[in-house]
Amino acid sequence: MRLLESAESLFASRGYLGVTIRDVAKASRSNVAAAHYHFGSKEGLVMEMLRSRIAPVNEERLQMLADARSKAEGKALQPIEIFEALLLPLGRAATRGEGPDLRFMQLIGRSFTEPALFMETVHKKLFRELPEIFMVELRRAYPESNEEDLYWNLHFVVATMLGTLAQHRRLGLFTGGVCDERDIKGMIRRLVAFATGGFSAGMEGVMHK
Amino acid sequence: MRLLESAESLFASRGYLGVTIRDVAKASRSNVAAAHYHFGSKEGLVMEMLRSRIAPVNEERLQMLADARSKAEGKALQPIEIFEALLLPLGRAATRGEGPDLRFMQLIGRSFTEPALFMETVHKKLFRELPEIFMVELRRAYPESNEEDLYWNLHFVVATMLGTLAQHRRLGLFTGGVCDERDIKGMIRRLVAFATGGFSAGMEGVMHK
DNA sequence: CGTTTAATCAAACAAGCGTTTTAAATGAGT
DNA sequence: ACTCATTTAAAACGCTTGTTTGATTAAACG
Repeated sequence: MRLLESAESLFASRGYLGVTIRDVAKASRSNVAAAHYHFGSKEGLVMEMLRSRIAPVNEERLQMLADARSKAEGKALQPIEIFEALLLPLGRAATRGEGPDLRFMQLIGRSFTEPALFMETVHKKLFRELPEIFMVELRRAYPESNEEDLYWNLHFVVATMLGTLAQHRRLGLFTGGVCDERDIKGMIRRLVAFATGGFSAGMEGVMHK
Repeated sequence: MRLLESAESLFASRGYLGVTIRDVAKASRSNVAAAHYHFGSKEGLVMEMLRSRIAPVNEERLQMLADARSKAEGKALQPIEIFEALLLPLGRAATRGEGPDLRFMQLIGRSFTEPALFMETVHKKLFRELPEIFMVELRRAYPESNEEDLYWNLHFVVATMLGTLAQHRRLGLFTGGVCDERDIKGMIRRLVAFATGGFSAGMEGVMHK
């Protein structure tokens, strides 16, 4: 459906209120009535677009976690394995086509910073079970830690991931061209190292305080 | 000016396009013409509001960096000192009043994720010199590192900070009430530990690859 | 006090918004 | 060839938007 593709591209760069269904219709060489016919409303169009892009990534995250767990044969996972399950599927989704899909990363970041009320509904549907599943693995990896420390630092990991996606388009300007924003694989590799190191430092740093 | 306070509160929670100057006027018990009389346009109002809130934080960041540098007597700063200069002023600005100012943190996060075009202008004005000043200190702290690694990991630190601010309002829901979002001082302390650990792990992790 | 400048307010303006209506085109099954 | 459900297209409908206008009040000053 061409409407969904245009909606993705426009929403990623301009946000929900910054895009009109007339924009989407024009970009997909369609018309405003078609959007309402197929999706019922502007909200319906954006919800379906987000679901179709985000759900596969979350399924792959769960699959990676399941694979690692079955390979670990009952032992606790390494923190880096847990965070790779969170982050690598993002990189794969953004490098599936021929060129790097910077738009996709902007889309994920945007979906978390969008102030529109109905986005809360989208998140409850798409990310309902995910945090708790990751917490199960983190509890096993840090058996003597308390819940609060684990939650705070997982929160920081997620914030790092989302902030990186949201700020990605500024990377070139911010670094004066030193860092290449099209190198998504390199970015994800660095991000895994940063997140794992931050998490472990956060878990240790709090203890002797 | 009551208009600026109402604009801050509304912009923080709804974003630029989500707020009308009629909303701002009504919240400040004023009217739409007054906003145009004093600020020229909706953009002018939001720009002035952002400048008046962000500029003091950046001045304090530079002051903290200068203090640390003069105390170091020519030696390189510790990474944690550099990141404290970046993060502690945020916490102070959000705990100046009696209660924790969650709105202020939302505002900073929002200002970086807002898709409106004129926000680029705001950023160029308010954050022009800041990245390079922090890079100077990081180069001295990691003298044998290359520019690309330093930039990437500073980018992650900034992304962590902004992502944390932007996601802050979800903390309670995300953690099922385990983490207290009103504990800003605790959050900043944890954030410093996470960012410092992530940066150092990122700088090491890349080397033997 | 009188005059000038600054600030406030209600009303109006043109443009753009999401949505609905109505009608025409399309296409598979008989 | 005809039927009927699906899809596309254009136009219109309320409503809200940022901005401007013109008139009225408040403040400042010699």
